Amino acid sequence: MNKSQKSFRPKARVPKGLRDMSAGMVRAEERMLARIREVYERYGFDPLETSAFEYADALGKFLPDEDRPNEGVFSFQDDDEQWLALRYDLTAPLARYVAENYDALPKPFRRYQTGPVWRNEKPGPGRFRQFTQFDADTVAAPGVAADAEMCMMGADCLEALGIPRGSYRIRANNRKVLDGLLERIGIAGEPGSTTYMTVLRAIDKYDRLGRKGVELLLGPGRKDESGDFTKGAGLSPSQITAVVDYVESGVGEGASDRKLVLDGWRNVVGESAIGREGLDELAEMDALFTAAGYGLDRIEFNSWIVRGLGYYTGPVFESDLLFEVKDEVGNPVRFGSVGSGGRYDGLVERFKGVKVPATGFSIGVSRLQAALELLGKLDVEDVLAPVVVLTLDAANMAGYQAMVSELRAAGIRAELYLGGSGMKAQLKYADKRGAPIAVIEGEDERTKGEVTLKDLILGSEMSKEIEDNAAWREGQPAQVAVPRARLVEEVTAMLARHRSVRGHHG
RNA sequence: GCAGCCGUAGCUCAGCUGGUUAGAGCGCUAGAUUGUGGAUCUAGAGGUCCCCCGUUCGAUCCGGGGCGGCUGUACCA
Repeated sequence: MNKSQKSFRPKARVPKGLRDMSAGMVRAEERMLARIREVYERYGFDPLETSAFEYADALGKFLPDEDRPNEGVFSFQDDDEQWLALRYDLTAPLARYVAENYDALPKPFRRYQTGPVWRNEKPGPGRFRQFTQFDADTVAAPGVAADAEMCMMGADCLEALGIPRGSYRIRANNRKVLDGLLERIGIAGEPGSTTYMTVLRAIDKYDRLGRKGVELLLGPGRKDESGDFTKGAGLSPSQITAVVDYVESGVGEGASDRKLVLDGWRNVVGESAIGREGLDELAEMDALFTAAGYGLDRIEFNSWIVRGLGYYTGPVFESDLLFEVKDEVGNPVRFGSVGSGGRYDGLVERFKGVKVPATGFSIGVSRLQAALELLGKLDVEDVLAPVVVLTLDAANMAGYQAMVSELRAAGIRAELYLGGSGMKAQLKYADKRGAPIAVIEGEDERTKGEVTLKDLILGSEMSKEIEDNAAWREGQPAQVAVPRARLVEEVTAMLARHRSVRGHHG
């Protein structure tokens, strides 16, 4: 036997940035998805599902390049040599779907979609290489009423998820205001140019780096605490001042009213036509928010919300949690926004050649879940574990099977102990499982036509007061012998008692 | 991608200024305590000391390279 063959063992490990989800996490996520879905449905969106991967050219300009074939997206070649890529969001597949089925769809077309997406990026807290998003989009809707709806629906979703009003904020802005500002202060470069994007991204970091950091990024560049240097946009001092003044006009005291913020921005955009247009759109959105009763405690206009992505063309928005999140060790964790969106009028155009205005909102379910988990606000474990029927006597498996079947037929979660260990281990198993009741039928019970029901929840309460082992065992805490024929009724009664003690359920 | 710190049991870590069989606590598996989850006691399993190369009589420890993790930063279409 070859030595290397003999000693080879694959290392059991989950790939970085991916994770396994235990029962509690799966249930928590499903609950979140159900609540979001309910809101989306109420707003009149219909479900759509598209596949997990697409032809790479349909997803965007991101064909694998030679140096780093998997940069950003995970991609691979089909047997006909065509490049496929795992979807990195749900918007690009939507654009493909709309373009492919354009004539058959009602317009506007409103759909929601959830599912995993994949990005080949460096993972971090609340940042994974596979994560779940939940999107709603309205396609072929030119007016900003569609954008305003997204903002309001985003607020509704967060509240439906149990985040209290005041603990989150939907922050909106308009790319056109930014365009107006840059036009006024004479920054050369079309939207999408390097300088334009560098300025945008610098503004985007105001939240994190403050005025000083943004000034450096707009000017010569910034060195971070690890000594790494980030190249700046190279603006002149007066340009920098203009940009930073604008950014600070939308925060703090000045942001006390959406209308006041817009008034302040009139000077920012000056005579710029595109800037004026942006402000008019925001004013229209404000009117809609106000009419629908969405005040500043839910939606605000915010100058440093610009979104780093190139494809947004109008209103942009994101949702942020306002409370501080700390990790297990107590260090503050910086989560990005838990939802974001905006208007992308050019995405379908890539396929159709005609402009199809669209806007959408995407909730980062995985990130939100990670944040709520660290906050201890993720309600896990309200699913009752099964009743466990112990199998003490291999010759009587049929009898045990009959009990489990009766319990299941009565709608009670129940399982046979299927391991190979003795009674003590079986109870330990039931305990670890969180089982409310263990059903015990040994020889003694069988001859008497009884079963013993052990109330594991009550027993665990009692054990806190018993130190002595003899007393603990002799007392046979919280168990009762009942006639075998009354198994289902007695178990049902015991479960009902648990429910009333626990007080909540439903 | 760039920079800093870090890699010893499932987890949290100790240890060795380079020397035979690498340890603890918790966890896990079992035994004792009448056929009973907690507690207590006993035993057992579990390690290529991240990997490779070099220095050395000898490397978990020293040097180089790699890989992985964390943090910051960048990127996030």
